[in-house]
Amino acid sequence: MNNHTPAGRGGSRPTMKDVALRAGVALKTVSRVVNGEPGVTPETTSRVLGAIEELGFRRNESARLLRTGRTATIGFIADNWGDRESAALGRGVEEVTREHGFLLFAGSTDSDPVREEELTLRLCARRVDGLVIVPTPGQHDYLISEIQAGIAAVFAMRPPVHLDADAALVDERGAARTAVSHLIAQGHQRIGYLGGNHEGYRTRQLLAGYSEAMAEAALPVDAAWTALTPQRLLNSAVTAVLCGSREYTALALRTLESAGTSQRVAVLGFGAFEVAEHLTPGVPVMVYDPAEVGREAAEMLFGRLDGYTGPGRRVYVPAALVTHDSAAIPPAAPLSVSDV
Amino acid sequence: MNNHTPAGRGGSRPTMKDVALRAGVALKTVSRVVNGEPGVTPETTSRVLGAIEELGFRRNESARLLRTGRTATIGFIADNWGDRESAALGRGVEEVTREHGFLLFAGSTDSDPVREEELTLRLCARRVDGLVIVPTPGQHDYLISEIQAGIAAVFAMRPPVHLDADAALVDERGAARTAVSHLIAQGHQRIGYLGGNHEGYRTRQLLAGYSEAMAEAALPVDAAWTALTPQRLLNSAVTAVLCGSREYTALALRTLESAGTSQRVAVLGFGAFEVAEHLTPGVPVMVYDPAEVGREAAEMLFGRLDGYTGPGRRVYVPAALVTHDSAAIPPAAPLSVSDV
DNA sequence: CTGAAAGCGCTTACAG
DNA sequence: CTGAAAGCGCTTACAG
Repeated sequence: MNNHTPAGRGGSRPTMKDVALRAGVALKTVSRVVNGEPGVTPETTSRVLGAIEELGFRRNESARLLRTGRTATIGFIADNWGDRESAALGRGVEEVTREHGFLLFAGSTDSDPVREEELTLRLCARRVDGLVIVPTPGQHDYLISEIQAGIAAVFAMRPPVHLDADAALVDERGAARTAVSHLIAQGHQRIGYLGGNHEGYRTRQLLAGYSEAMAEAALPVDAAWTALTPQRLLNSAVTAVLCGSREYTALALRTLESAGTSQRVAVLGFGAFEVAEHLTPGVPVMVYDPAEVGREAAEMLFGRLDGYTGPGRRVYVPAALVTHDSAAIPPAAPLSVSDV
Repeated sequence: MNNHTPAGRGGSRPTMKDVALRAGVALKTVSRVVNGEPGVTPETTSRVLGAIEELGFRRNESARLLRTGRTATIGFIADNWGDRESAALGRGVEEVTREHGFLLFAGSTDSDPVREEELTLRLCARRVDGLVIVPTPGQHDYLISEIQAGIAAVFAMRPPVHLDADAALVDERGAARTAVSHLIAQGHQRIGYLGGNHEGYRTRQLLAGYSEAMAEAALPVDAAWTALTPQRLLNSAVTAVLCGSREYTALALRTLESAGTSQRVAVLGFGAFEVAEHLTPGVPVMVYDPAEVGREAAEMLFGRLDGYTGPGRRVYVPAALVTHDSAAIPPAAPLSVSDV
């Protein structure tokens, strides 16, 4: 790996030195013209400009930045930028990055902590000015020395562990509260939760919101309701279930469908589930904008680069309930749940 | 934009000079140890290693690369990395990039030629070693001088215009031929095409494949069939229609649906359409793997960096027909090829 | 208004 | 085995 020859051919581009030689001026004068610094005769300026044109000179930013001490780059570390959420989040980061005239490095961890550390350290070795990280499960102690060395790091989607840093998150707790309250308003009293393991950040947040909504309505909660599996869902007493992700939403729908229409459990999903609106009846979902999470993360990052040095902050991006039963979106074609 | 202070605080990291001072050796000796060059006493080595440890030194890659002349970076320029296809493509590029120990810059053009040029030039100013570009419509003359200056450029999804460069493409023509032949085999004789404007690269390719398949079956083609609009589709004589994109597939389905079941036109889509398999009846689609396009593009790019200097090449990634009616795909599989 | 020198952090020749 | 010098392409002080 990485044993590529300097340059196929075509090779070296002209440098300021070449331009200076050609224009018959000193290097510094070329620098002045290129940077638009004042105090250069119009004649000299045009002579330099002419040489630049003839030689096809273009300033080497990397060299300039080395002298400057900054790199004007941000690193974005995603789970897997091939998936919808990472991509949208990255897009949000990119927008803010461009507004600030920075360039963006991007990489995926595939949720592997080893790859996260490796990628991060390589980015730090390039001296990126800041990092937006969608953290893998686990700790990030290797980051402490980097942050002390001056690199700004902001977390996205999941908060840092054992570390004081900014984080842009989704308001999962509020979302679950809204979702469960909605189910309660529809008359449900025995409501379940189907999702990932209870140690995960997202499930903890969702369950917190779930509990709040149930308590608010003075409804009792059976421990079994929040420890559902697709299998147990069928034999459960719940009349409605909150699903913790797109995948669990699909799983719940398939499971219920395969059990026949005798099983009537209302499903409410967390996270966009594009098929939801095409089903009959529509499946309500809590949706949020990952790009907004990316934007918020990047804004906090640039806040640090602009001098903010306070303690870690949290920004929560809200999720909204979308009920596809409304006539707002006409179904594209006849569908039955049996197709899920 | 871009008036951020050098470093919040924490500030400067130790350099090789600092390490040399601390270890009581010359700069060059530190360099030898860091690079694992032979000919350093074990004692000296451990003294240097100790200093590195104590100071928390980490080599500045950007500085090293400046001296080296290369940057070990690739730039990826997408339509909009927030969309599914760009994201998957970028993921493919990333995989190959990492295998080669390079880092990846990423940016979106939003299909704006001005932004494409601006982004490209900024990346070139950073002296990236290569570029994978999903080109916006139009020309890319600004690239000629960059390529001559030694930067390798490979196009993805759409070929370059007025430029000799490698390109990784989808075999749209073959896909259309397969699709139309499939419809013909099902008994259709009056087959239409619904897609973008006929000047676009994709539509030209699809129509070429369409024509080949029709000619192969000795079927006549009415010019009106390939100039369909959703509106005209309803009053057309066609019994089947090939749609040029996810969007057109959705449009066709909605249009036919709103017209009621009296209209019976078979729809076959080009491009993954996640809802397709949930419909009754299932909608067959031609799918391809955008990540594979990205991988192929990156492989060609590294081929150039490794010394290949021949003329521009073309690699075509195949598309496969997926008929959701067949039992080939178990219904348990929630979403299709490009992970929806 | 213009330029010669030193330096960013590292590596590449050359000496000892 | 180790080091002093020059240089990558540019900028930052300082002189004239």
